[in-house]
Amino acid sequence: MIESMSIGVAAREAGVGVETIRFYQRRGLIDEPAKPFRGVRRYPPDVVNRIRFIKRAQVLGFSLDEIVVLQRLELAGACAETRDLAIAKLEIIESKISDLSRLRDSLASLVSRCDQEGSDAGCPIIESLAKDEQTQVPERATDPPSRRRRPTRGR
Amino acid sequence: MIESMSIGVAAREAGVGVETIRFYQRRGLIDEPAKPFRGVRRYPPDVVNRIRFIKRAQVLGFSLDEIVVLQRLELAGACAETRDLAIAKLEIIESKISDLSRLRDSLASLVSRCDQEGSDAGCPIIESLAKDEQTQVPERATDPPSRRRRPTRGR
DNA sequence: CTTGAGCCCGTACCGCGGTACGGAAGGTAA
DNA sequence: TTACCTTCCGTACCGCGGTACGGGCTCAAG
Repeated sequence: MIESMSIGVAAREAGVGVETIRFYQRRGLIDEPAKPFRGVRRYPPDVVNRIRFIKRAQVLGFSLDEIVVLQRLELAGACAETRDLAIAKLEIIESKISDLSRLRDSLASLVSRCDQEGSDAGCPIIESLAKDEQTQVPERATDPPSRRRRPTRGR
Repeated sequence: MIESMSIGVAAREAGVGVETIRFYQRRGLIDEPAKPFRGVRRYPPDVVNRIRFIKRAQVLGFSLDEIVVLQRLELAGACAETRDLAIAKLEIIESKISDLSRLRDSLASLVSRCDQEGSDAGCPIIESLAKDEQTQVPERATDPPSRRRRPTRGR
């Protein structure tokens, strides 16, 4: 039976790089085994499951910081809080989808204006960028904490 | 009539920071006026339109590098190429939307399993992260050039 | 015992789109 | 003239999720 493995074997098993494991340790996502007084660190087989947990959570859209929280919730068996976190993430994803849908519509309408242009003046796309038309996208309100444009410059 | 302005005035007019203008100059998005032998640089009023062009293109999802291309296409009056660029961007946006939609569905189904759990074992969300279930998201195939996982480590 | 693969550790770097800072030179109003 | 504000310029830093590197140490096979 496998009792412990080196970092390289653990990385191979989990499908990540050695550097990634060390990075996760620094970030507090994985426990770093104590280093024996002479020799190299040995990892329990469970570290592979820990890494897979992280990777699956990432696929669902969670950041590394959020995954630390998820791990604490797992230990605590806190299902309600986990569900809250998932719902918050769901809302962010939904607002991203609607931002992108607006973008798609704006861009698609520019392209179609390009297709049916009446052999008149210049390119509709470039003109809408150069002039201030009505076709503007409603400006996304979410996601980046929106500290855009002059956050009081002056120490 | 306004013949030229300082960088600070130009920034204020365009709604960006002075540093942003200098950054755009370094990136080749804006021409840097020659510096007089004694004195500070003066900007033509058109620089404000250039910045607004950049900002509008960003809102449509173009990166700064792509905006440089857009500017060249504007000069060349190359409508067909501009349209191609817009269509490429449109496709990227659409694939992002479908990635995120799959994410939303996975997450929503986990949350709803959470809601109707039959008072049995642990949290469905955490279990699906800990074990390898079928609920996995199909793994996005686009966007990041996907150089994930071991790009031949070895110089 | 020697060789070479693998580990340890700190630090720097990637892309992206800027922001922040520090010191010196220039500009402007009282 | 004095004070204060801009500008100039280079460089460093932000978040995010890692990747890369260099020099030294350890370990296992031959």
